[in-house]
Amino acid sequence: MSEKDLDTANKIKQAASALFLEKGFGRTTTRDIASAAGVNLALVNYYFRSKEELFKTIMMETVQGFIGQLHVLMNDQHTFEEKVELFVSNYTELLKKRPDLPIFMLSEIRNHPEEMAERLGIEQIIKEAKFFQELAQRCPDGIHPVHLFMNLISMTVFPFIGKPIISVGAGMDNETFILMMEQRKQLVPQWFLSMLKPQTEG
Amino acid sequence: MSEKDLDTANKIKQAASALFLEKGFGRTTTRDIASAAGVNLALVNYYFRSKEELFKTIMMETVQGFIGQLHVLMNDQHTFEEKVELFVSNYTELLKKRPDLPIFMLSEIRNHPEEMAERLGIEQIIKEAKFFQELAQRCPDGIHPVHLFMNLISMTVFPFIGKPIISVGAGMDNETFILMMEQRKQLVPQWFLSMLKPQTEG
DNA sequence: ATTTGATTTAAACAAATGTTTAATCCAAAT
DNA sequence: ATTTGGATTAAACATTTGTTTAAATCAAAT
Repeated sequence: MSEKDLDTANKIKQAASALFLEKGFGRTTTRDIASAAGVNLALVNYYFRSKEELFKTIMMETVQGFIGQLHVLMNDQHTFEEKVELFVSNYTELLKKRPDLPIFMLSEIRNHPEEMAERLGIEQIIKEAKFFQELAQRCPDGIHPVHLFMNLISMTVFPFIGKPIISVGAGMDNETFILMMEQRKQLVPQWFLSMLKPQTEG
Repeated sequence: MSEKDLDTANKIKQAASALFLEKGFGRTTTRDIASAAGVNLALVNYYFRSKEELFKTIMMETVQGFIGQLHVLMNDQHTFEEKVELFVSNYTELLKKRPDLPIFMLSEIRNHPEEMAERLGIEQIIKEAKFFQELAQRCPDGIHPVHLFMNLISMTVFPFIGKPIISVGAGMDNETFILMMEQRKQLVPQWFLSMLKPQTEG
């Protein structure tokens, strides 16, 4: 259904995206891509100038979409607490569907760090976001707001990245893992918000 | 100094390790490796049967060492609070020196998930660790200890993984980033331990 | 019906790459 | 001094892989 009515360029992009995600750039061949897309090999270079260019296109759109969610979320009409909950649950849902996304993005991003950052304009997105102003206000003295933002991202995203080690180490099956991620939709915001309360020094 | 007195096999392993870490398996060529090690191309296949085998060897030793630290740490004679602090500061120091390690391990681990896990015996290491027994005892009702362990790893490791995005997004240079990681040696244990205290619901 | 231009195909090309071979070197043992 | 066996080298081999070419196909416009 949804594959057949795509035009050729999109069939290639979709197939390539899946393969890049699964095996990375270096281990994916143009013949793999053409085969998976069900199109002639030459069409990969016909529609996208090269494998590298195809990769850049896909990477850009992927990261764009990933950050885009953030942009909207951070500026809309919810309370601070709601924003936190939405952040965690939105990204948890996304990562449940596409658990390979973070590693793919982060592992390949190092090859074009400055270029990537510039094109995406992450700096503006983050600095202009209301969420950060609100976070900075509520932040305990002496603790940089970025610390807390790191914690929020870390606790939300890392379990998916570390799943192969953690879940095996803890001896849990996939079902149990997903269940825990569901629990974390509530737990992570609680932990995060408690970090904003003045600590009882120990 | 330290490079010249290595025997050939170790020169190859060391060079290959750096290259795999930097560019991944697919983008690293055997000629790159031989050249970086300063040895003849054929010696790569002479000492290690193939590029794949060389990779597996390096990967296994790397992960082994990474987990090994954990094993010692988790069972020695420190108090629970000390173990937490040691966990964070040890891995922070390690990641300051080798920030590419987590992505390398995690991105390539998916290709051999079951085999990897079995050989490492992560399951035993984790389950037998005193740290986990202590953690389970102190864990608030209804919250699985693995949740909290995830948080500890996440807050310690993820900032290094996400550095390319986070530090650019926040507009900070490398020096500032390292400074923050130093701060986190104290902060992460505080946050982590506060998660063990009964929450004031709200 | 013809033309036009984009799309698709099979085939080939050129370079890169993992691997092997056969000869050479070299140090230790006899 | 000779021998022996591992270590090293230059060269070649066989595939793989990204890319290109030139012909064929097809749909829309004239």
